[in-house]
Amino acid sequence: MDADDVFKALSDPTRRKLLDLLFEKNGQTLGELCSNLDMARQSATQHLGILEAANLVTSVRRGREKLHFINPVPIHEVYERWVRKFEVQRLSLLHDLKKELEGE
Amino acid sequence: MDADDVFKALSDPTRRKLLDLLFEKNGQTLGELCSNLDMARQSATQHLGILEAANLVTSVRRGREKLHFINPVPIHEVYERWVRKFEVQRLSLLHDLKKELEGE
DNA sequence: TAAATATGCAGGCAAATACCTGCATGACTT
DNA sequence: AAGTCATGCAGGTATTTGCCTGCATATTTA
Repeated sequence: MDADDVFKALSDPTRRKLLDLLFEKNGQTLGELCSNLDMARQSATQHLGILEAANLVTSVRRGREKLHFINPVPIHEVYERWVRKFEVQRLSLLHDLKKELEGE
Repeated sequence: MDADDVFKALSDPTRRKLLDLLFEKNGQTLGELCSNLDMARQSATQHLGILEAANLVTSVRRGREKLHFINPVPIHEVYERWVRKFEVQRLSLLHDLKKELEGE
């Protein structure tokens, strides 16, 4: 897992929208996804390429179509490495901050 | 919460390292944090500025020093909005993918 | 086989990013 | 007050990003 690629992929609203669209209906084609975006097909292709490079989406060709599926594994790994530990310590981190803001 | 700012902030290895450093010892000064990075102080300042803009870090001035604290709230919100739903559906999303790769 | 459909590939451009150097300010110390 | 230490601010540059247009290829349909 490359955290850089995953976070960069998630840092763009178009790409998050693509994930939401696939979450609603997994396995959509490029054209299907494009019809929900307000940009040229080629731009959407680039976004999907970035999602694929980050392994957040896997695509399969079927005839002249390209189907896209969410791969939940990298999100899980990001959660394990970068989110969970802050969640676990959440209250004590907030406590540090609060104490300092109160003037110790 | 602005997901763009949070994910962009997390998409740089230097900034993730800063969060790790603060996780080890909360409330460090700029100079203290810099001594663990391999770049000019001014560059580190910019990274900390981005973390602050994303609300992942809050700073407090004390005399001539600036102390930095982790704010766990945005990470929690990102988890709730962008991670948890994929976690919950994780196995069924993987199932979609596996089925397609097997040729349906 | 010709036309229509779905996608791929190349290149171009404006804006954002990540680094830097140089200088300024504000706060402790002696 | 003078010197030192911690940080702030301005600007410059190479690279990356996100969008586009134009053309090429591959697959289905008529």
